[in-house]
Amino acid sequence: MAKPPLSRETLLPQLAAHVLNHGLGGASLRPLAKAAGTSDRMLIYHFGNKEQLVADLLDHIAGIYSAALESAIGEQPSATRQECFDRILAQGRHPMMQPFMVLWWEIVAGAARGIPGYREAGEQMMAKQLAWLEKQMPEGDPDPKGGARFLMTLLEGSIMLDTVGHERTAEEGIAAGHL
Amino acid sequence: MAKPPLSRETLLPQLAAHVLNHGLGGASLRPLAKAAGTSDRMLIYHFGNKEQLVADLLDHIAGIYSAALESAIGEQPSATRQECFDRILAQGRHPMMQPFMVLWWEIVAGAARGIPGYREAGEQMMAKQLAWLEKQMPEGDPDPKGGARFLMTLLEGSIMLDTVGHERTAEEGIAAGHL
DNA sequence: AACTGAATGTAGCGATCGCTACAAGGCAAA
DNA sequence: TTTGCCTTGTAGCGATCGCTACATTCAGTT
Repeated sequence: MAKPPLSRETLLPQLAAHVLNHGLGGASLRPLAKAAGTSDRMLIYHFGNKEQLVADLLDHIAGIYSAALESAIGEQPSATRQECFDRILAQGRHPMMQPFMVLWWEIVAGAARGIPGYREAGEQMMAKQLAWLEKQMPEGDPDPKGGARFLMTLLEGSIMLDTVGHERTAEEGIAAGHL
Repeated sequence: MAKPPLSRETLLPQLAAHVLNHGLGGASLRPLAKAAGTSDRMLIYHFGNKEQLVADLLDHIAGIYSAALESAIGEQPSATRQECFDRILAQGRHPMMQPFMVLWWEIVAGAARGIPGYREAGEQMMAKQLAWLEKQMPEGDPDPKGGARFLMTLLEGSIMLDTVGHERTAEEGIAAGHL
């Protein structure tokens, strides 16, 4: 077993995997290093300090997210906005997505508190999601660009309400608001 | 200057004030104690452990939030859903509200990660906000109950998008989605 | 072979974390 | 006065935090 080279690039995927499973805020150097098969000493060596490591990591995760969206494109198109909304919300609620969601709210919370790198990562991920959503809009939609933004706002609100136990609230709101 | 008695009840307001200004996740016992004019030793004595302290604190903050909403009721009513939405969003965007927002996203993130007490506090605060929003709905609204849930979903989505730098996205979405 | 600089291991720094052991003070009941 | 409980101060525990000093190994150049 040849020892693989260690660098930012080889480290980041393993660090990202650990963060997706164990959270971002509570991640400290030693567990991160262990997950990546190295030492805290080397993480600092390669990234300079923890703040830079987190910033690079968030950027990398945003890239992963983009790639995941790219590969998830081209399903059968939705016929209506309602159907489009329902499908994407169901996908977001899937247990498989939970690690992403946990991380996502950490990013939002970090952005709100002004932690360096968080807002940029969140902005980037939302921009990517928005672009993806535009392509998912129904074929003959009269205003795909505005509609995508409208659906996105509703989707994110719904997911947040889910997170604090208000699934019903969002559902009843959508039912009442003729999409 | 008589020394005020120390108990959960007298401590909680001061702890809440500190948390609103310095965040919840990063709050450790010693700074909290200092802000409340006591010692970490006494915080543990009164609350048992930190987890219980945070749970009690979140409950208390939810109460503060409820009271703030109660007292903010009875402004001039909105004529349309759009006006209602605009007014509340503008209020949420006010710099004065930022400490609440920072804390709010911490609560959501904590709820997503399953930290004890976070989800309950978030649920309670959202329930209160929803009840408040129902009373803020326009006078002759055909479906105030469903409409409030719909507006709330949009509002929360908008505020989240704001937080990661997508103010325009939410605004354009609302403009496109004839309320 | 000698030199050089990047990569890595070992060990530990000072700070902070949540929490506890222990003793002393305050006060009301006996 | 004595007893006993509630409250509080002092001190410190073991663990973990981000980070660094120092020495060593290793690859490539000359």
